[in-house]
Amino acid sequence: MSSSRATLIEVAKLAGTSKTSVSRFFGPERDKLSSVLQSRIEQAAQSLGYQPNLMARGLKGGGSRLLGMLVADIRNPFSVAIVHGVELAARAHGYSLIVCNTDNDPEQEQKHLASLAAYQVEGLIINAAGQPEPQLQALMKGGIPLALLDREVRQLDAKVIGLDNVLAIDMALDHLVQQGYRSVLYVSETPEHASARLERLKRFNQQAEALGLDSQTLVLSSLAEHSAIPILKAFAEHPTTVPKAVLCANGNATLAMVRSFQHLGLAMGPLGLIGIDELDWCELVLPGITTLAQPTDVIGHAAIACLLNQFPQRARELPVQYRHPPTLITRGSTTFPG
Amino acid sequence: MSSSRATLIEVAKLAGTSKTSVSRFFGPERDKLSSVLQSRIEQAAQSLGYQPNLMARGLKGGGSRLLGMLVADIRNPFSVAIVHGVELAARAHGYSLIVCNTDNDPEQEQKHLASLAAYQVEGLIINAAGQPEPQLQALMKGGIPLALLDREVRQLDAKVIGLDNVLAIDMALDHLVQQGYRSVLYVSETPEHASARLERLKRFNQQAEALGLDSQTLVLSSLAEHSAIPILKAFAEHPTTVPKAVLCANGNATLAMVRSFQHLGLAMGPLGLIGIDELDWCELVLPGITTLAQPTDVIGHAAIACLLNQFPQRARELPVQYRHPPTLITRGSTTFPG
DNA sequence: ACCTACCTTGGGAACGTTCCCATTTAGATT
DNA sequence: AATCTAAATGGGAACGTTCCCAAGGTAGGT
Repeated sequence: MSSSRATLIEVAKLAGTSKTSVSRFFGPERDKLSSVLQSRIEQAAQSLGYQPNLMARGLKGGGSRLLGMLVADIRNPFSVAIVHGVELAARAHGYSLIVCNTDNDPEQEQKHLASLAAYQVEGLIINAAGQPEPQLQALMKGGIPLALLDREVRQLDAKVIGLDNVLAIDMALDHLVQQGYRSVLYVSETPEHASARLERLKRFNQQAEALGLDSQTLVLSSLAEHSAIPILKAFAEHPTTVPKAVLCANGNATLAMVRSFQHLGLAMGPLGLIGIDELDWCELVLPGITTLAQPTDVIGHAAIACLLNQFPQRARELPVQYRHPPTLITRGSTTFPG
Repeated sequence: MSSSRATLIEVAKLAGTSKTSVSRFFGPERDKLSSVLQSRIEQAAQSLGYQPNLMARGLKGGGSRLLGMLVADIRNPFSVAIVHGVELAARAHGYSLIVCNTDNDPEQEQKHLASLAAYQVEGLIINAAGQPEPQLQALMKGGIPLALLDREVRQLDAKVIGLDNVLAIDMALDHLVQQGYRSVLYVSETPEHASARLERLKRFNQQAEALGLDSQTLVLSSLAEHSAIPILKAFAEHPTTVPKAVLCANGNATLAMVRSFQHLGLAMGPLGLIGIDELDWCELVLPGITTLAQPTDVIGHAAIACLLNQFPQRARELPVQYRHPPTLITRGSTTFPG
């Protein structure tokens, strides 16, 4: 017995059959074998502790059973939740996932894309950091299914899966209006490289006007984190008779705003606060932060389904929903006193 | 020009040389080639957009350049921070990382381990959920380097990398004592399957006694989340003259305790609170939660170094530190008024 | 009894790479 | 000038699998 892993041929020899039959046993053609042979192979494989070598399988057109995923920021809890959903779904369909984190760096993104291609992934789920259109175009031409997560890539004909941004903004504004707020400050990270941010911002401007709200926007720059504080201060102190609220476009914006609220000693509620993305701590920061939670598992599942539908051999289409509705979680931060 | 990916042979043909030379160009023997040939190959590869097929390479003993990582709970922000650190280090050494999440389920763990083996990973970083000793034993015998993260596996002769648990508990208790607290409730998730939890608990009992503290422990069960509340209540209301504090063994325990504090209307500070693991929101929950931050990037780096040192061909040893000291971040939750 | 058809099984090539070894060429030493 | 050594290059086998096609066997229909 060698210390190294057993191969197909060794199993075949032990079972007194050919490598082809053993190969069939581990593939989708198992039932073409007689039950006698099946059990002989099963026993031999068991006793050798045989495990198919997926590298070899990947080489000879059998498919690598690998999916690649590119995440812009793995330290964002929301991204992690999505990764978790995608992994669950991938596993359920017999695929493994290579997760690569780009830290929002287009250069890293290029490198990761190259190495994922080198691993012959059968599909790619991409939460783009930059606009890697040329590489993705090439991969698509090579027949690799793609699904974009949350952010579209210009000029690229691939589906985008994510939150229903229009609905999310509408729900947030409806809730604020219903709670009595009439003036809203919209806070977002820089929208340039993320289409979801752009969609939300655009809809905010549009809908705030339609509802006749007093509106203002604040774009956070990661470079000058503290530049947000004077703007929030000005917004909070601006003399007006109507109740005011802050709407945060994602979890990071919410985090930055809560820090700013505390820095300025502002109370949540009197000055409203609502954020897209539900995070662990939103219920802990008193009086609790109202959020719109994204259905992360569902989104992950949809991304995999979208990929699977693009496989040529697949017979029936799995249903895929591209835009997903959030869930409103109401807490104290959007209760105007009195 | 085919739509499929270019191969070594096509590059060789275009460059007017042999596949061996092209192979050398992309391997570690590049400088054995004359500079003329090198530039010819470089140009040919460029123009065909050639990318080595890592599956084929992995097959013929060239190494898959893949590392596998098993994470017990990917939704724990601390785990993610470690993954991030490991990924950074892996990438820096030219390896890619397959991250598998076991959701603390030993059965999932077995499956993932099998599939990582099938992908011919060259090394494994394992944050164990159960005690997968037999499989790991087999992998080690097969020559696959292992590094354990945070949790040891019984009977397995592999290095464990993680926090210096003894030091962490000592630092926490020293800080509490220094702040005037004399009675401590230690809160941990169930320590059965995680050696780090066990080490911390053991050291707590030992050191609390050495320091002459009034001590008590509370083991959280994920099944009965609310069972913690009456115990905390009893601890808080127990009549005594000395200041009391709660020490949380990890981020999850801290989260549960903060929820319980709020549920019971307890103020942090008068009843002290300190936790191991630094999280985004610890500064946001007023008056701020004192924590011991783990050096996650450093730990990730150490894990990779540990792996690399086990590769047979490697000449010099990289220095590896197995136990890492935390950093104390002092906030209001451990300030006793007056 | 024979042909046809199907079901089961096995042999061989191919996938794209790396590695071993053989060959060529050039430079150095006697 | 002849030989030796080292460097540069190429040819072929091997890695473990899947897929194509062929071969043998068993039935069913004529």
